[in-house]
Amino acid sequence: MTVVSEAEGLVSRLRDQGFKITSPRSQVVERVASRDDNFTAEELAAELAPIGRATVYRTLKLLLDQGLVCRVVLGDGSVCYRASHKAHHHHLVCLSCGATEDVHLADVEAVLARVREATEYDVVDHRIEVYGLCPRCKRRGAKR
Amino acid sequence: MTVVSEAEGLVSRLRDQGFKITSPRSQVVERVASRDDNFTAEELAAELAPIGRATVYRTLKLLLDQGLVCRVVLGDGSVCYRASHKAHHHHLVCLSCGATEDVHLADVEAVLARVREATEYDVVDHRIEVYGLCPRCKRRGAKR
DNA sequence: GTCCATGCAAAGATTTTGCAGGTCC
DNA sequence: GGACCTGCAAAATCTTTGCATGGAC
Repeated sequence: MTVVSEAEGLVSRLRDQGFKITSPRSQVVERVASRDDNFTAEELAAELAPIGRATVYRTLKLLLDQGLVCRVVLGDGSVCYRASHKAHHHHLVCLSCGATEDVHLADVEAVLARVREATEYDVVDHRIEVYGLCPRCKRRGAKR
Repeated sequence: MTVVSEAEGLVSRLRDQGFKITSPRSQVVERVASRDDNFTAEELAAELAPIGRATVYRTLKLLLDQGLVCRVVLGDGSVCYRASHKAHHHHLVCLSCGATEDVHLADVEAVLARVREATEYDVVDHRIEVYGLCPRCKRRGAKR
């Protein structure tokens, strides 16, 4: 089994799409891939300080369009980003510390099938965020 | 059967919570209740023009905290608001025109039960947005 | 060499905050 | 009358854009 770093894979996909691989771009990808938690555009820009804010925002949008990162809606309704490891997945979000993790949900198709039956909509996609307390916060006795 | 306007109901609930009912506040509530589509804070502020922006934002946040309005995440990830007609519900969002409607989803509990089984999280809430084309856009042959 | 990407700084968009004055109860 | 609310304007965020320069291919 060949082990390819997450970042390398993302870079290849960008190259395949005809995007140029510049140093700032690689650094953004590297950083995004190395974080397995969620982050805001501003945080990312701060961490990659020498790189211009605009470049970070532009690259983030590029990755989003390519489906290489996804947005997460936190419990308070604010939005942040996260590397997208799978084609389609959902998020489990901790209401206390804001940690997120990907989760696979079984039986979602059954729910969507009901929507198709009950409405006139042509259903093509969906987003599900499940909120709760992560094991650590639960143990700490955190509330919300 | 007594018919009580939507707005009256919301105002009562605010009063019951000990909030003062001022003229600007009623106007915001009135406006929110009268729209059955989604809107942004900025749109609302513009429509209620003589009322200060800050007041609109503050009132909106108040209504959100009280669960009288809810946030909707559109297909492009942007967030807007909508009167919350039911205690708990989900949204059906049109990818083409951005219209939204409330939808009841059956069997969601089964999906959540699986999450509880499969993770260590203490699951307490969830958000589901279903994306598609509304009947009108579908008929128009709109794509996305 | 060509075209795309970058960086900067400025503009734009959105939301929050301090404070003086006004209003509800 | 007291506490809360409002409006204004300024500030704080967050994000996008124009343009000249630089780098990938």
